[in-house]
Amino acid sequence: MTTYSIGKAAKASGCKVQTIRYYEQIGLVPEPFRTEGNQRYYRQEEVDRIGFIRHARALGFSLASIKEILTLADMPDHSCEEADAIAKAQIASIEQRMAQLAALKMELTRMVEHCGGGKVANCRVIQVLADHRLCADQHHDRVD
Amino acid sequence: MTTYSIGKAAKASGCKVQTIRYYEQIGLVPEPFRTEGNQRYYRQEEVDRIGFIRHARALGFSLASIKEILTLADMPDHSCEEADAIAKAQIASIEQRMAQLAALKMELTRMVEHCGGGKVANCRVIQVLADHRLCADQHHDRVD
DNA sequence: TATAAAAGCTCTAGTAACTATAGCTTCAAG
DNA sequence: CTTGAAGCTATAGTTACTAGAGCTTTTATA
Repeated sequence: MTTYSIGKAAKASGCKVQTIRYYEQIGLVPEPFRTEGNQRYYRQEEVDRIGFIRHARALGFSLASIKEILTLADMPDHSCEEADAIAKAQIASIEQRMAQLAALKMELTRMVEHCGGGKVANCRVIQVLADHRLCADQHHDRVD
Repeated sequence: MTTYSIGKAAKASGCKVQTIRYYEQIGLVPEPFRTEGNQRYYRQEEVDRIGFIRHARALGFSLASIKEILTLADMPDHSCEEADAIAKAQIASIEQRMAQLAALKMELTRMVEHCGGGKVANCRVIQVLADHRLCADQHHDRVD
């Protein structure tokens, strides 16, 4: 049976060493076994769990959602509706972000296209940023 | 000449009161005048500056970029190349984020479409998240 | 087997960009 | 003149890590 030092586990899962320790700290991965010298070692199962987290993060899930899904995953007889709902919510928020980004890109592009490369006093980029009314789409809400 | 209390300035600019105070704290807006009772008051000029920041944030600029642009904007004879470059970099990063989101959405959609609504043990959502190899696109890099 | 480098350990603080709270003071309306 | 809204400061919390200091353990090589 293979075991992994934290460094090996990091390489195998794609997470950084500190990130794994952080996940342990916040209770997302259980405390692993330790060697006599107090160093962590992981079994395949745990490395997989870390990889799961890594993958879900790459898909844009929050650690809170991941925690929910992991809790569900520990109950194999449970209906998977909730996991499905979490994933669907994720899709919806991605769609929203995409639409916002598309609008922002349009405004920025218009802004840059009109910059003649002159002096700051006449700079279109700065003018547009200074006057919200010059922009076509209203974006009153936050974007991150 | 109109002046604004911080609350009025917040309403006029679209920023929250605490956010304005925060911007002052980090040196993005200058310390305003105070009334005898030690309350901040702003002139139109300052409210405009806050509005500029708000608008640029809504367009996805970081506070660091905004600081650069504001510094530039204070030098009207300066060439506007740098402002242009900052805006172009912003467009490039938006394009990148959009491409990533599109890929993520595809994977999530595939994941959800195959969820038959059964038990967690067979849940496609969880399976896909658990096994990175099941996904079509390799996303080894971070997305936020 | 000795030693040195690499990897690991804990604890703390820093990052971005706010947001929220507590406990107080000032202002504006009736 | 009183009361309630708005303002003040200072501090801590948020998310998801990342980086550093100052140690100890492991591993590889001579």
